[in-house]
Amino acid sequence: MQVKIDRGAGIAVWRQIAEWLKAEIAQGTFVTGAKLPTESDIAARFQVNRHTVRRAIAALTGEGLLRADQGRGTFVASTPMNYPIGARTRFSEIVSGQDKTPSGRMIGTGVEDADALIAGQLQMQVGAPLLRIETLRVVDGTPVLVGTSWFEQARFPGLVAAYAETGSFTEALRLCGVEDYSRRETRVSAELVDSQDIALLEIAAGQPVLIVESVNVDPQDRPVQYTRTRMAADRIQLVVES
Amino acid sequence: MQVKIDRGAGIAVWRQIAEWLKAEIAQGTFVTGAKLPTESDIAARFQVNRHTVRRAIAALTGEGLLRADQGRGTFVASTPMNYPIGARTRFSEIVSGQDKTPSGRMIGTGVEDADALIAGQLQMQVGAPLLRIETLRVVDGTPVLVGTSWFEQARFPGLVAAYAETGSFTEALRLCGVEDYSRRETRVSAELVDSQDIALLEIAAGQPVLIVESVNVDPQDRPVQYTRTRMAADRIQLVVES
DNA sequence: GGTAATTTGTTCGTATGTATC
DNA sequence: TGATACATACGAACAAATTAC
Repeated sequence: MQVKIDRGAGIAVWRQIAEWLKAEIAQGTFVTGAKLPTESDIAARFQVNRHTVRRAIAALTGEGLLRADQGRGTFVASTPMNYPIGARTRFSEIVSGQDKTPSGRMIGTGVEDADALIAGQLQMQVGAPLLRIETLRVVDGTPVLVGTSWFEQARFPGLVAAYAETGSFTEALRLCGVEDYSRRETRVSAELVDSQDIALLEIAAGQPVLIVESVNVDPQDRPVQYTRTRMAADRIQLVVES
Repeated sequence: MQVKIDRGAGIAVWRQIAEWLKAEIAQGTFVTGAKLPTESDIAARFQVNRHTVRRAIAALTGEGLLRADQGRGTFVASTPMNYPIGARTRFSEIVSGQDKTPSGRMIGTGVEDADALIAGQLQMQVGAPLLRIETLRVVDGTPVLVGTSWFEQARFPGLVAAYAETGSFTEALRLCGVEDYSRRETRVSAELVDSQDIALLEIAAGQPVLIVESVNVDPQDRPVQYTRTRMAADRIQLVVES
């Protein structure tokens, strides 16, 4: 691709090279795991010093896009996974559809009283008992999201056991009499990762996470599940089709 | 609302109070600008020491949700604004629909050559000239998002002038012959705010921003506009209906 | 298995452009 | 205008890790 470096144009040379690299990766020239040209080759290609290339690579390493191994080379660390959001958002289907291997495990359950926020979302009484299930979702061995889901306990007494057995909310809810469900509303925000999720998601303190809150409803449009998901922002990209 | 404090349950009391406050604000009990009960009243309500309440308020102040003024009281600083995402996403319509006052200003324009990423999104040749327009959008006096939009220059030579005059992409594109447009795809991720946007969005370094990338298409489904928006994560919440 | 070649990492120094007071 | 600080860019040499032969 023909890209020239604009000197004295108000944009630092190292930044222009970083942008070029980013565009090449986004365009698919370098896929996840691919080895980049050596620093010297890139420097020769743009007729700049190797330090300048190193600065560009350092910037993208900081973003988690590249990984440089001494003696081996520089590699594309992670093209963020696309995560479409729609009425039929199902983690395992999304991941399998992108030639990746999904897995997950339940990391905790509990019973608690509904606060105003969750009671409103699930259309139940404040203070009524709730089931809480926390799950960690992993793609190709890398943790990508942690989800906390709440259900009305009175309606799904056997849900925790069913989920523990099947490992799938879709299956567990079917065993509890919910034939199908769909996503009604999704709210997206961003926060800094908290200390618990640092360990679970294996990301550094001070990095951002996407917060996705959603409500699933049964075919009668009755709320079934309220979920708050924290996603490693450097490993996932939400896609909203419209 | 009946909420009890669970002592010795692994969750610090101050955190439980902070969560309660957050839920009340999210639920709408306290709207933006509302004065909270005094620290003493909250302390009495939960039968905890005032220091415990202060710790909860300090945590939410750090998140930018509350603002405590000595001698006056504690106030809700910012209920995050809802920002629906769909085919007809228009900033001013969204803001006006929530009883808030939108404004904005153009903070820069330029001409640059299309890199691989943007050329692909706009279906044009790499290296062809692009118009770039940067805008700052403000709600009730508070900056909420910065957007950078790119257009094919050959197709819309008079766009910058039209936008400067009308202050609206919808109007400016109409003057350039695009009767209507709709949003085709929206990609959402999160990053840490960069040094430029710190000043524009008036947020602290190290805070997260939502990155929203979108493509607008004309009625013939031809790409017209590619936009990359950075939103202050503590002031906005994306809502995806499905 | 040993050695040379390759590639990234580190540390000097020098020069220039830019922003601020 | 000058002084100062800081970021940017280049150059040379060497260290450390990995790979290839």
